[in-house]
Amino acid sequence: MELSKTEIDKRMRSFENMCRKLGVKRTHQRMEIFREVAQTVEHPDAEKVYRKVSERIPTMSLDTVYRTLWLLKDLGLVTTLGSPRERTRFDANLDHHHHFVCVKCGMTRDFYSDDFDSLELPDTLLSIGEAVKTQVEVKGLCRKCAAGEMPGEKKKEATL
Amino acid sequence: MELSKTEIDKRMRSFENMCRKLGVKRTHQRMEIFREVAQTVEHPDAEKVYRKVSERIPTMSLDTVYRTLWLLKDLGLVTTLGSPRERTRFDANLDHHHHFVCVKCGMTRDFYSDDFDSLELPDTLLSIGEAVKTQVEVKGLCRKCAAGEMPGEKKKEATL
DNA sequence: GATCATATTGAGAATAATTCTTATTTAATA
DNA sequence: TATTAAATAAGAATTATTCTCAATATGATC
Repeated sequence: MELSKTEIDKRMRSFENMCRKLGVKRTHQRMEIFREVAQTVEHPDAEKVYRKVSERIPTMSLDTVYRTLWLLKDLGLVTTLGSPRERTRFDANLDHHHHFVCVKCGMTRDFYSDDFDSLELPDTLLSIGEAVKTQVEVKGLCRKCAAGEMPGEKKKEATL
Repeated sequence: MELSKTEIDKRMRSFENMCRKLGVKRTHQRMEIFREVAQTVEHPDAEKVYRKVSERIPTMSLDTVYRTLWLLKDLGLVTTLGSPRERTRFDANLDHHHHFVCVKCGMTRDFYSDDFDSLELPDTLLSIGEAVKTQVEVKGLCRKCAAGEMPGEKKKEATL
């Protein structure tokens, strides 16, 4: 949404290179599905990607969207997020970041924090396991919901 | 699992008080379902709670487990966690804490960190929304998985 | 302690997200 | 351009969770 063309292009090239390197076919469907995730900051779910891409490729099937998105995840080009009972959401931002999630409408946005990134993990974790990735999730109310408006999608119950 | 009897008792009393206060019936089923979640650090899912409680109450239905767990959540006595495509997991630890999740077997444990708790949120968040709760999720490998053993449950694909 | 009104339960059917199956099509390569 | 393995579309299948409704149990009252 507020992504620069250069960033989107960079992501598209990264995808094409990865396909060539691994012998994965660059089909029309895959390109458009990846583009859809790569060009937004909204962390869309498969259904949403399907609706958008269907406008351009009317024969698109939802299953292909799912298979492609999981493929992209295997390739390391997207990550997944979301809670149980929700649709899986996809994120093409590969920089280390954190998430803000609105407990009312589900809006999710990335944010960055050097402070969070540089924190040491507590020693108690050593007895539990080896950390690989640390991510902060901030739950709260997005500006629209806080202002009392009722944005498009809503959730059955807030997951705080 | 490594929970003190006093802590478990405290949780049970908290549950009973909440029921009285809100006019919620304290049925045999509810008591045992809550006890099951309250006495473990494992964050079980509904299915697991169902299996354990069924040993004591063989006529228990899975639906009652679900309904009770969501009720407990409404009462503020448990929180939920987990990822999409997974069963919802339940947590009776009401102290502010963070989670370690094993990406291989799904093992989840609470941990505490004053450092994390005292961190300021970045200003960029102000334009996104109002924070209510901040929780850190550390993904990695639990000791067993890191050691190459293959614990009971495993996941289809690691969610990093 | 018995009675009553209502909340709760159990069983099985219903939903929703996601995945599988299979016949058909297509990208990459010879 | 022909070949072939990989990818797609469509619809059936799966899995976690929820709904429906008749039967039962709780808590309040007598």
